[in-house]
Amino acid sequence: MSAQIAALLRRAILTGELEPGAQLVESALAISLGASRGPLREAMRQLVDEGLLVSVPYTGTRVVDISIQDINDIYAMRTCLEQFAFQQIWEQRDEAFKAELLLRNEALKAAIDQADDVGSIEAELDLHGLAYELAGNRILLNSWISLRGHLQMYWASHHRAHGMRGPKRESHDDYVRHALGPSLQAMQDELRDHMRRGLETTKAFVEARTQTKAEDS
Amino acid sequence: MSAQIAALLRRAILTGELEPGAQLVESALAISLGASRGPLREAMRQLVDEGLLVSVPYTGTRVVDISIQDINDIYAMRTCLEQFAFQQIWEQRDEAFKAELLLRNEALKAAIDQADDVGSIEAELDLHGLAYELAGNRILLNSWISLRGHLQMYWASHHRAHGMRGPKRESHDDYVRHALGPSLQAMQDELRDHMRRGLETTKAFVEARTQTKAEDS
DNA sequence: ACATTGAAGATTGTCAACAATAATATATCA
DNA sequence: TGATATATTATTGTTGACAATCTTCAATGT
Repeated sequence: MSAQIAALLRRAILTGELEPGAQLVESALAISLGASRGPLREAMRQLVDEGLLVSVPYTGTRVVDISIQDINDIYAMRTCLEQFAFQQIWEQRDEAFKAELLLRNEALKAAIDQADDVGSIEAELDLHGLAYELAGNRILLNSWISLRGHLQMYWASHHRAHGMRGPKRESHDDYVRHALGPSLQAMQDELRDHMRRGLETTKAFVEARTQTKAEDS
Repeated sequence: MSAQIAALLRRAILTGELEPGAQLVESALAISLGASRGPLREAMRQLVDEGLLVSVPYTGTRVVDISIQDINDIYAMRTCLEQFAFQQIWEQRDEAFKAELLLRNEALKAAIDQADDVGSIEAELDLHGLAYELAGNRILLNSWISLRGHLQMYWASHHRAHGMRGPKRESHDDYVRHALGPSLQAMQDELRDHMRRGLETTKAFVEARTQTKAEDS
């Protein structure tokens, strides 16, 4: 039960259905989910530990509001960890890996073509996830899952609330090309640039938004 | 309450007082701690999410038993993350950093001189922790805290149960020397070698132990 | 002797009521 | 009118009892 609730809430948070800053009241939620407060509390505690919720004693628990500083940190970690992942898998890339990578890039393009923004975000993260999955390091994979969750939440909420656009159709062609190419160093460089571009895009949107907001008031 | 319980249990696990594989029965623990099962469950769930306990539904929750594969993964991640941390702080190393690093190395030697094995383990991890703390990346720091916990538990339990020796007195002199030196590349190389040596030492002990165990039976 | 079934015990999962705390609104006084 | 003390309300924290599930062990039949 508590695992199902956790999954349900996690999905609601990650898709932006529950917006950052929204408070989750135990009694109300428990009733609407048809469960008791016990399992619900357990699920919420788990999401707190995953960094998706933040709880202050006797006051309430809310969906975290990720700061631009956090986004900076996340991108720095992504660069580091994804470079590491490719370093680990580089020699063992086989036909199955190449096929899967191309498949996920096609899935990303398909989601974009359907104007499915939440799906595009998921597809992009799935594409990046392949390297982590194949590295065979459980701890590395867990770190990625955590980073992935925060990015997904951030993007989804900004998309929903402020019209942030999803990824572009060709955005990962270079990524895939280098990932299939012969030079690990070239891939490392591409990763560094790819992340830099991604970070700049996100930052630019946030800054433009805060400026608009300032003009409104 | 639940936070205090979590801290208590965490300490017991990390010092090896609760050995890997030991089962934690809720009803018994709750009584011995003078609390109810509710807060205890919450604390245990948190430790599960930290990777210190593992829980199987309707059956029980135990202290995790880390495999040699996990140790491999942890050392690979350590190398990657600590190289990243030094990369981040390299330009901003100041007198305070140098003083603190030397201080922690002295603390390590003091603990070794007093034959305080659990303290030596903590001191070694504290020494390594400085770079993570100064990098100013919360996500990086959280990753380190998690890795640190697993290492501490592994070493402490092996020390307690099987007489594994703590770190040597001069083991981190090179580490400190390069960390204070002029060349980032030299520090990166030292980190790689340092981790390689640490991993080999740990592996050698574990293998010798399993061999002894096999001869016994 | 061996496998299979069933019952007993131990352990976790769930629930609803109660207690403790923090936030808010209200009344009182300077 | 403004500030302060107080009462109210909303929300989380805690507890003990009960239900669901797994494990173990014994009984039974082949």
